[in-house]
Parts: sequence; structure tokens; C-alpha cells
Amino acid sequence: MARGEKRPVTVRTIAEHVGVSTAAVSTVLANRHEERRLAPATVERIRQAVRDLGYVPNVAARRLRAHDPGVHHLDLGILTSFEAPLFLVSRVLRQVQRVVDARTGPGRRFSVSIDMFHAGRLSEMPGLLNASRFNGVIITNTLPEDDVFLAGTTLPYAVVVLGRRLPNYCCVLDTPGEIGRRAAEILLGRGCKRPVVLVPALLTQSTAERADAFVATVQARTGAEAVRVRAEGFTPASGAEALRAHLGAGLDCDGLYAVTDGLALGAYQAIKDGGRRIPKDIAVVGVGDHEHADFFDPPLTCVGPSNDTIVDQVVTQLFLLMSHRRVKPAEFFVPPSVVRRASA
Amino acid sequence: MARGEKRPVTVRTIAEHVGVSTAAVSTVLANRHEERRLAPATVERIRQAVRDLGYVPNVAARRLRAHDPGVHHLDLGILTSFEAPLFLVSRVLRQVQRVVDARTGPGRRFSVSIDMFHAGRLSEMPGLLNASRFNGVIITNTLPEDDVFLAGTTLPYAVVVLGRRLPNYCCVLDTPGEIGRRAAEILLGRGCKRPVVLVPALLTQSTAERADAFVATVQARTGAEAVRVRAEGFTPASGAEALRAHLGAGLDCDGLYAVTDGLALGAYQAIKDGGRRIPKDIAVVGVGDHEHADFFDPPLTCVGPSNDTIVDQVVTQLFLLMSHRRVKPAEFFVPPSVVRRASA
DNA sequence: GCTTGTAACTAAATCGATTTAGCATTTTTC
DNA sequence: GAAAAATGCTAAATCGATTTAGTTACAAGC
Repeated sequence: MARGEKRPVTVRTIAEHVGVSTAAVSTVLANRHEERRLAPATVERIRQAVRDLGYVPNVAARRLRAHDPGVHHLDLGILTSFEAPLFLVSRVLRQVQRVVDARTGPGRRFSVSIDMFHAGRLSEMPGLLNASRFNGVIITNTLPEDDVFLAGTTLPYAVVVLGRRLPNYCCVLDTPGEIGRRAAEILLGRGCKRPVVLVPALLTQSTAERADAFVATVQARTGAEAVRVRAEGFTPASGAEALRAHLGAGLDCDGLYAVTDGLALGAYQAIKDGGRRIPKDIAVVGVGDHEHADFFDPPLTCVGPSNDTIVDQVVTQLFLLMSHRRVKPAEFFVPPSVVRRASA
Repeated sequence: MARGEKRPVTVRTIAEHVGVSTAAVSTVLANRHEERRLAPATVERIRQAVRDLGYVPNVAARRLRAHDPGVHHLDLGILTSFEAPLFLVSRVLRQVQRVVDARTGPGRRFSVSIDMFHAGRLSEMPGLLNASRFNGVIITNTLPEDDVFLAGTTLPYAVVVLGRRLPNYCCVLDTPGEIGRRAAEILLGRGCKRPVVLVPALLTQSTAERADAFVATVQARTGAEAVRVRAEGFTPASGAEALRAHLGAGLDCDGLYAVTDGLALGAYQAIKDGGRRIPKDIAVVGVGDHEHADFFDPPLTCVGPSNDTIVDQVVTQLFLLMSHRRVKPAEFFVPPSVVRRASA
């Protein structure tokens, strides 16, 4: 305990303050004073102390005490950053739950939760290091700082990392190079001469590699340099703004690859507002990270991570690790999925 | 412990199995056998036993032991059903985190997580009843079964219910009647003669009331009965299908209120495919539960819950309850927000 | 006056994992 | 050959809350 801090209020604190036993306090906290025949005056004094001292129960202690020794309780977590969208995360959660439901029974229960960290500050998440929060976790949407932290420690429990390559963990990854190449091929295959790629200012590892591969492929096939249009952020609004500026400057393009669907959605608006048609004047390819890409107008052709496969793989690996059936770190690459729709 | 179940494997089990003390086992589990000079042979025997017996650490016990007695650790949960979209939930989470960040300091830490339950089976969530999991929760997207469960118990900690009216809890609610009325007024105000409302087959309390108020308002102002177009589910695909069937059957309409934005998105597709224009031929009003309603084509006019206000109110109430500054159940009604865009 | 009953409490065990202080042995050192 | 050092382990305390099995004090009943 650090100097100068007052000890937190426990049941014992209250008991001493009132001058009764911890048993009496606990009885009142559980509202069982009637059946246990505590004097109303005592109950009131305890209640008052609870309020005055600002008692907050320790859930870990309660849980330890309350749990049925006949059942194993496993806690699983999906850790993601606040800044990232929940699209993939919620799919992961649903898949984890599917597997968990199948494995739940008498003697075995699970809790699954999504926990968020501030991008770059994964290391501050309580209980991560001392394994006192989760029996197994899936970590995703990390920033380089988080990756450095992870690479520097070996978390002593089941960990699957989604979307990063870390030598000491079990990682499931998409293949951004492949994705960028396929996206370029689709646009070039339609006869596009001036393809551009729409990227956010702050690139994640994946989005950067997608864009690079796109540019490299265009270079290799046509000899021309594909332009990078830079948006401020990941939102449709910033995508729209960036593309509007590009088109407005008289710079032309006839094909566009947006490294996230949010940007593609913004691009749609800019293109239409500029009087062009999709895909006739400008063909658009997205990545399929939006739930409703099929309902964009026109429906968005996507080349991106194969989310079903990734989610399956991630969850499978997590349970393998937890059952100790694999211990070595490993990397799993999931090839891209291509969905041709009307936009390209 | 129920009959017939084998006791879970604990550190003690392993210790007895190997013939050493629990201290030795714990040392190996923490990988501190080097500094504590355990014999390599012993380490190996313990490791083998850990694997053979399938040991799973008890995180509650670890946490109790590991925690710094100088800091209070508060666990907050946002409980939602698997079936519901995460749009509002993720906004709630971000707001909770904002408040939490402001209140975190030496001596006080928080964990916030999203936990999901199967719709109608909230009661099965471990630790809810005995207060051994959370110090405070926000519950949302419940079904009537869940509401019955909640109404029948008083959870002995801070609980805020979002979107339901339960007499024994602190509830924050939108005003669906008001919402439906305003939606109808917008369409009627544009001169719509045959407004319809697009609803999912399984209505939540809120969506049902929205639709009812819409129909009632149309009835009151025009004397005509607004048609209810029924979609299978909440997805754009089912919305599109339902509206396509309606328009295809020769039944006409010149204004549409979709009780969720997902349905509105599907409706857009059906309307455009049917050769009509928005809002010229058919005006569309949604509710604003989609992140990107502003980037629909045309941008979607929304009459729905005022999410910013709701989220603020929910989080404020949670912290008031946790600091014991309010104890009585209460209801907070948040008036609708109206955002006029191009679609109506 | 002695048992019986009851009201109003408490001491101590418990949940499972970790750690500190310390106890036997064996080996090294002078 | 005795003291010092190293090796390899264990007993017991601890984290905070809950519950079981009592205990004490006093009133009622015969």
C-alpha cells in the first residue's frame, strides 16, 4: 500500500466502526437481518456506517466465497481498443459464445466479456499481467506501443492475437499484401487507368500494407504510380472530404480502393455529389468490414479479410490453448475473401 | 456440490498428486522456480501434473490475493443481449469510460466490460444475483422474460435499466409514443397521403409503441389507417424483402417510417429497385440508431431516441447510485431527437 | 430454584492462490 | 572438523466476505 492512502473500507472496517462482528455486518449487507434476528437498532447503525464510510464490496472476495466448488468458472475476454469499431469484435464474441454454449454444462461455466483499452495503453489494463482477470483472451486492434508491450512479456495464460504478428503469441492474421494486390487486379481488370487508394492519415499495420500492395501492383502492371488520397480519420465524413478535395482539384480517377468501408461510404457521397456514377465513371472497391456493405448504393464490391474464417480460426486457437493441446506460438494466415458486387 | 461431479482441480489437488506443498506448485505456476530454487525434476513433475489434471486457475482467488489493499477496484458491466446491435451499447461504454477515466486515481481503479446474455435468459448470467461480479451495471436490450426476472428480484447493487420501465429500478427511457407521433407529423407535413410503417415481426416494447403511435397519429389527422408492413427480422435484407413485396403487390405508399435504421436501409434498396425516388416518390423516416445514417443515399431523416442525452443520463444515474447519493427507483424520460435530412 | 426458550449476537472456518519466514539437509570453506 | 553457505523444500498467514455452529444474557414456565 502506497504511503498516504487510506485503506479501503472493508466489512471489518465497518464492524470495528460500529462495534459489532463482521458477521453482523455481512448479515445486514445481504439483507438477511430479519431471519438472523439482528436488533433493528443495530441494523440501522450498520446501515448508517455503510453509507458514511462509502463501503464498496470486493467482488473478487465475494466471488471466491460464493462459488460452488463443484463448478469450474472460466473467464474469457475479448480485448480491443476504444478507438476501433466493434464490427469484427462482435462477430468474435458471438462465435466465442457459440463454442462456449456447447461446452457449458454442470461443472463448467463461462463468462465472456468485451473489455476495452485506450489504444496504446493495453499495458495498463488491470489484471492482465498477473493473470488475475482472465483464463483466456483474444486481443485485437492494438497499436505498435501495445505490440511492444506484448512482445516484451509472456502472458501466462491463453492468448490469441488477432491481426498482428507477434513472435511469442498465437496469432491469426489476414494477408494485407494479397488483399491490396487483388483489389488492384479487380480495378485494372475493369480497364481502370487511374486507380487511387483512399487511406486514413493514421494507418494501422494492416491498412498500410493493403495500400502499399495496391500501389505496388498498379506500378507493376501499368508502370504508373497510383495516387494515395489521404483522409483525416476513418469516418465516412473524412473519406468524403478527402475525395471531394481530390476530385475538386481537377485530379481525375476512374477507380478507387478504400482501405476501410467507412471511407468507401464517404467516397460514395463525394463521387455522387461530383456528378459521377459508380461504377461507370469511378469503380469502387472496399474491404468488407461494414455490416451492410451489401446495402450500399450500389452494393460495394469488397476485397478484404475473410472474417468468417478469421473468427473461426481465432476461437478455435483460443480453446486449443486453453485445453493445453498446443503450447507453441504459431501464425495463421487467412487468405482474403473477394465479393464482387455492383460497385466494381 | 452436486452428486457425481468431480471436484475441480486446485493447486492443492496438484500438490497432493505430486506429493509436494501448495507453495511449490504455486511457484511453478508463476514460473518463479529458478529464483526460488526448486529442483528441476520437481518442476517437471509439477508441470506434468498440471497438464495431466487439466488445471484451470481460479481468477477470483488470484485477484483477491493479488490486489493491492491500497486500491479499490470497481467492476462495471454493460449487459446487453447477443441479438441486439451494439450501436448504442458502444456509445454507452465510451461514455462510461470517459467518466471512469476522470474518477480513476491512486486508490481507485475501474474495469468496464460489455457482457452479453441470450435474449430472455438474463437470469442465467453468473454472479448477477449474488453480486459477485459487478459493483454496478447498465442493463439494456432485455426481453419481457428478462423484465419479469428483474421485476421479481432486487439486485443488491447499482443497476440502471436502459429502455424499459421497471418499477423497482432506476430506468432511463426514450419516449416511443412521442417518437412515432413526430415521425407521422413529418410525413404528413410533406403532404404524404398513404404513409406506411415498416416493423419487424418480433417487436420490442419500444418499437411496438413507436409503430402504434405512428398509426394512431395518422388515424387522428387523416382518418385513414396507416398500413403496417411486416419484415421478418431487423436486417436490411428482411426490410427490403418486405417492402418489395408490398410495392410489388400494387399497394402504393408515398411515405415510410422504419422503426429501425437497418430496416430503412433495406427499404431504400427496395424503393430504388422499384424505380421510385426518395423522397420525391416515397419519403423515408428512420430512427437514428445507425452510425452512418448521414451517409445513406439520400441522407436519412431520423426521429428517434436522443442517444447523446440517453447515454449521459444513464451513466450519470449509475454513478449516483454507486455513490449512494440516490437510492429510490426513478424513471427518466428523454424526449426524441429529430434530424431532418434529405430523405423526408 | 431450575430448566427451557429465545433474542442478539460472535468466533472461527471457508473459498483458492500466493508469499514470507523458516526448517532440514547437504555441500563448501578455512 | 566446525562453521558458513547453499539447496530444496514446507507451514502458516494473508487477501475480503460469508456462513455455520455456537455463546451469552435475560425472560418465561413449572
